[in-house]
Amino acid sequence: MRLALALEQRGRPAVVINADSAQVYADLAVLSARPTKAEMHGLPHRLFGTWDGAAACSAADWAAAARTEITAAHAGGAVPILVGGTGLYLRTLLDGIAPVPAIDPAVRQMVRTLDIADAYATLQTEDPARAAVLHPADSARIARSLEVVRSTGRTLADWQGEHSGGIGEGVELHPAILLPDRQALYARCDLRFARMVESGAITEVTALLARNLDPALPVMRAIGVPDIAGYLQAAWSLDEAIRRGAQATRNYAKRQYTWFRRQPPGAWPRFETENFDYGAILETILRKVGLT
RNA sequence: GCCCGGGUAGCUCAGUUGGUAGAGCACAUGACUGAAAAUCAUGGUGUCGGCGGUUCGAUUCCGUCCCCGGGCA
Repeated sequence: MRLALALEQRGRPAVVINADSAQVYADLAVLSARPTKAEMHGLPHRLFGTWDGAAACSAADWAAAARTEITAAHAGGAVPILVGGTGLYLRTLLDGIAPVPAIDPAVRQMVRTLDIADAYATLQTEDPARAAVLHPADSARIARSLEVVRSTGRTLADWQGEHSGGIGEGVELHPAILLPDRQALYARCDLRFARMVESGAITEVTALLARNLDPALPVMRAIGVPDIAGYLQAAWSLDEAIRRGAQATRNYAKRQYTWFRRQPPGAWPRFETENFDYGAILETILRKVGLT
């Protein structure tokens, strides 16, 4: 955001593009910490709250939409600024992904009703190589592998031999990874969740529950949703809901930390700071873009 | 003061017919190719409340003291 403003001040229009897998959903404004109208400062923001919670936005769905937005920004002479924390989304955008066609909904449905042991056993017969690589408890990857062989007749590893759709080669990239002090980060997680509850998270979850969506959908599993839902359904107290939500936020922060520290190319600059020195980070990026 | 229950990992607890202990969570580290705020893996947690006694050996049995909860006076 501050980068976008800084660019504007220097005569370079900017477009802020969301790269966060929860901020894409219309149903999650408070709980995904989506920027408010005021926080957008009148600058163009894309892919924030674009998907309805009844749909699941996949990494490839997002990457395709982001590609369109980036092309449009470039066409308009603007600098696209990708913000947010979903590593897989960014990787898909830059490196592309295996061109697996859409999965037959019936297959998807069926695969996901199997219990984990049955699903794993089935995978062992239908795609033994993949089963051998996966841990028998890794429900998400087992389900994905199974739905791919069943629906396409080809194994996931087979598909993954190809990549398509990446734009990494064709763009000038100025990445910045923030790695704040762990204790400070956790303290902010606690504060962040408490503030969400104070500013409408409960109302948001109430509305979401009223939609009676499939509990397996991403919106229903977003941090804070199950925690506050438990409170609304009288399974636990509000204090307990806040405790759980804050804890889930911390656990997630740690996973993000590991992903961004280790997955992106070593050349991407990491900013390990005790205090977020946004000024210094901005300076670095602006210098690289040649605007200082 | 008396009676009962309890004191074991950061937290909640299990357990040891006497051979110095283990689960979940937290925490740490890591994996990650189409629901990724998802999913999963690995790892150490320690005066077993204190002090004495019995014993080759006590966290376990005995005594005593301390602390917490409940009850009775």
